[in-house]
Amino acid sequence: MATIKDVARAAGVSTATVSRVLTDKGPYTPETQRKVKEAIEKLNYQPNGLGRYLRKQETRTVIAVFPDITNPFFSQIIRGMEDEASAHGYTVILGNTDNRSERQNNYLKLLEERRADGIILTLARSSVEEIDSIRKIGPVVLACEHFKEGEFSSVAIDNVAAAYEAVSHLIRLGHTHIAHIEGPSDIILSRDRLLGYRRALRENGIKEEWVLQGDFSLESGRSLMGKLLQEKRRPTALFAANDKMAIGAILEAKAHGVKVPKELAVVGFDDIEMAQIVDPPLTTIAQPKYQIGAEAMRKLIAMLQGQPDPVLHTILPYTLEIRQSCGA
Amino acid sequence: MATIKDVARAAGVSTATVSRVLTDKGPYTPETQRKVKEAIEKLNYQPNGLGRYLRKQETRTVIAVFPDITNPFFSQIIRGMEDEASAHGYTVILGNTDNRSERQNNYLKLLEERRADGIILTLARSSVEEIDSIRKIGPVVLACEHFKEGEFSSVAIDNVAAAYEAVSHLIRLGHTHIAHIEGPSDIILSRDRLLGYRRALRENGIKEEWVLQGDFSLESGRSLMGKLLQEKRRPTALFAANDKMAIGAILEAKAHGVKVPKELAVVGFDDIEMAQIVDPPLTTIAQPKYQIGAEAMRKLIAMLQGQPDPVLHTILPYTLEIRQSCGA
DNA sequence: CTGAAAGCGCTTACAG
DNA sequence: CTGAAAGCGCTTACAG
Repeated sequence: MATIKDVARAAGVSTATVSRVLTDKGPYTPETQRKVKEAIEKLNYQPNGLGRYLRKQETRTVIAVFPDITNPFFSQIIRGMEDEASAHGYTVILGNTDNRSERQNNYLKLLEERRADGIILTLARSSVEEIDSIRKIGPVVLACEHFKEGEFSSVAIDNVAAAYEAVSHLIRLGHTHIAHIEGPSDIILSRDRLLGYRRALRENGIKEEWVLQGDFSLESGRSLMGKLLQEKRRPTALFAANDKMAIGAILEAKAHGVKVPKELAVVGFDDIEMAQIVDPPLTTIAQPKYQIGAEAMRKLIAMLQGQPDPVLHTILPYTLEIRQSCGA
Repeated sequence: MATIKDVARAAGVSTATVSRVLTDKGPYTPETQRKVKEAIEKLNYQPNGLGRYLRKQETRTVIAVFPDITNPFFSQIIRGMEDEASAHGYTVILGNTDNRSERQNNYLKLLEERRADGIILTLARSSVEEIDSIRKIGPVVLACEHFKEGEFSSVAIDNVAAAYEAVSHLIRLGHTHIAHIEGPSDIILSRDRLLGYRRALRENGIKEEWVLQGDFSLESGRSLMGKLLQEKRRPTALFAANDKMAIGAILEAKAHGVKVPKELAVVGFDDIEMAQIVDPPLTTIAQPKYQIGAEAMRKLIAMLQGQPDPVLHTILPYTLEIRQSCGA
């Protein structure tokens, strides 16, 4: 690999001059520019980022970490992040933790090592103490959930209110036996959605009878529905903390001859593509995914540029998408 | 942020000694180690990766680039890559190109800047010249498709043979009017799957009547099926270059009252999760996804360590998953 | 407009 | 076992 020294030698100038041409600032004559560009061309030179960023003390790169990056729910979120980042000259690198905290730590380490300027976490799988220690590592923004117990910048819908609305929809349709399949309880938004479910039941004088814990996978929705079907008393409605588990539940119910929505009404959360494909199409909470991603990135970049957003928790609107999984 | 100098000062030693303790090699007394570790602890010191890797001339980081990272098809591939990488002490950062070549170039630039040691491309969207010039940038492995026109290391199934088998399955079931929805033709595996389709038709004396081009999205499968349904002559079977398009086609056909598989048999490619959820469940080609990812990473790391795999194109086995979308 | 020099934060031969 | 020094590849005040 050619270095800046090689280019300087080939162009007959100093490395300082090459650098000026390279960074396109500092004065130089057209003739100097020509010579340097020629040398760069000839040597097929590409500046070494490690040297450059070590000197500049910034990388113009940010990391976005996901628990399961291939969940199509994140598709538009990533798009929003990338569009916003590239508009400001930042590159996004993506991290996938597979729901494993050591993997999350791997990416946090990249930030600690200063190989990126900031980080966005979607669904921090962390205790209050852990999440607070993350803040000390560097600039962080939380996406898809709010962490209210600290000075933690975040962008998300109001998960409590959205869950409340989803369950209220079932109650309005006449249901009084409503089960909930929650997400892993070390994830903030799981707890928030459970909270919204409970609030809706309580305000309507409905007893909480079934709360089962899944892991957001289709398979867990399937097997937990299997369990519910074996009970003597069965729910007439189900609110699942995400679409995949809702869809798993529908498939399992149908496999057991239970009619959806006639014998079991189902509401999901996220509005992934599959929600429209399952039969019957799933009623669910839709989030402004693209905007969540873009907004989280905007907030992070604002922090990096020393002008942090005065709004700590950015709350975006959600909508209830009514399809056929709850009946008319 | 504390630097190695701060630690050296606090511990009353030289930076060289701190570095020795840090990298856990070079000799030092237990007492020295203790002092240094204490200082590191006290200052909450974390070595700067830019400095370290600039000096060491390697980053132990590799980039894996995907055209659409949230396509669930890539889920297991990523897992395979990450497991293999972390077994060798490498960190994987993921890139998403959204099918845009400038985005692909962004990630290639990270390699050029030496901020990563190597790169894996899945579905290179490149002409022969472009893809060859990529090789000059640094160590590259191609995953999910083979590029036969150059010295390009790759890991994939035999896409031609797999497509041939998928179409042969339809022919064995008695179909002679078989349409194909192909992928974007600048993607190698699209061309390979088209090739397999054509070979199967030719060897069975069947005329090629409908080849439409999609973009791998559900939506494109839907709209192209819509077009097919408006033709005077209609196919009795369809081979789509991926599952998403196959599923889109099924949904559209059903929406027009066409019975699947009775009036239209459909075969897809990839065996994504959705393939089992659509009604009827989709017959499709399954690839050893995890193994593709792990094998591609193994090959890349072997290159980085100066012991390149003597096998240029690693060909892995596929299977035809027979479900209900083609009838009995 | 240009170059020599310093320095970003590390690691590692070289001496002692 | 330890430190002083060189150097990885850049950029940028400082002089001229």
